[in-house]
Amino acid sequence: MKRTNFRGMKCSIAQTLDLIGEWWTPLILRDIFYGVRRFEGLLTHLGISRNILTDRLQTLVENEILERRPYQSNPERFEYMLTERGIDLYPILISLMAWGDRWLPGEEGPAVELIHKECGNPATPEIVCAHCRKALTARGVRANILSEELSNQLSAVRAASGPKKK
Amino acid sequence: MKRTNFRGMKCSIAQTLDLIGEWWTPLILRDIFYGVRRFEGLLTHLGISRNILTDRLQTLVENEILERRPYQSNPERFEYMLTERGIDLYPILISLMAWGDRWLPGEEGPAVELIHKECGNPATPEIVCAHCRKALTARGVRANILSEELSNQLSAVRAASGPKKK
DNA sequence: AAAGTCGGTTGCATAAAAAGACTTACCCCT
DNA sequence: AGGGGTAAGTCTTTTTATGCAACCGACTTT
Repeated sequence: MKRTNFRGMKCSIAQTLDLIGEWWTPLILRDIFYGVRRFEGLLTHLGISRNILTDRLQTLVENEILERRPYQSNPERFEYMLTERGIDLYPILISLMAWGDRWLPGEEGPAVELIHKECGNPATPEIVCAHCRKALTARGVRANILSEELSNQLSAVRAASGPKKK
Repeated sequence: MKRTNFRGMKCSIAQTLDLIGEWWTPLILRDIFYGVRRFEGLLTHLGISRNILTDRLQTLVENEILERRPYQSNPERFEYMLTERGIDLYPILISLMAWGDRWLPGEEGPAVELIHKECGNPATPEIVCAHCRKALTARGVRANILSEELSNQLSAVRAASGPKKK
């Protein structure tokens, strides 16, 4: 059947994934961050098939993550640029990269190194609390469930052990 | 045909996505972070179908992101716990959430608020350079391509405008 | 005039997702 | 002893999604 979409879910993670969680999409974005902006460029560098690339670019444009703009006429040719929303996806890609660099080290080490322009050093990304600027880890955070609905669902499902009580 | 896998790509983003980039997988992880650890719990909370859940949990266990461990015998029942590698995926989920909170605000606002235990404040996640602890943005970073192969590919494909030169 | 480039569209074969029925193995209640 | 429930899956069928390759149109280059 049709793949379930996550649009209706009241969860920012789900809704974000609905826009950029399809197969290939994050890699397309990665390449655009690298400066590959044209159809043929993405095609050859990614090794994706043409119809899928067409489809993914279209959804990204529809969702205003990319902007499709002509760079010449006669014949008309287009390139895909990141919008402000798109540029703001960078932390997601960086986090994916950081995890891979840490937990999936190949023989040759990482293929890409990020240099932080401001300080000149190789940048190891770290997530911090914007307020106190200290590390933000799974263990150091308490999730405060604001939606009553979600809260009820979770407590029902978290406690699900043993027979149902009356 | 079979979906292309990203395992062979020399890119940490691609390899990480190969493990956790399938449809549903990040949401499964989200729920496990919320404390939903059992098959039936995930099933009812996510609304995923049983066969897909089985498949995804298996790949996550194979890749040592989750650990499947019995919590009772007679009959044997299992729960899925995050390993150290799994817990370290948290920044990825947080970045997804932060983007959604920022760019896809629903009528009711975010459903979940993160409280940073250390400082007691609602935690807005921010990515910083571990070295100088200042913000790490797409524009503030220079990607240093270490792999010669990748570097050649990119320059070929980035410059792809106009006719090929001899 | 022939060949190449770019940005697609179309058609076909196969793999993956969804829904739901079924299975195994136990527990509780009467 | 029989009926109902729980938990964690497996199996089958139907519908999509993905991949591959061929094709197209409007140009440019050789």
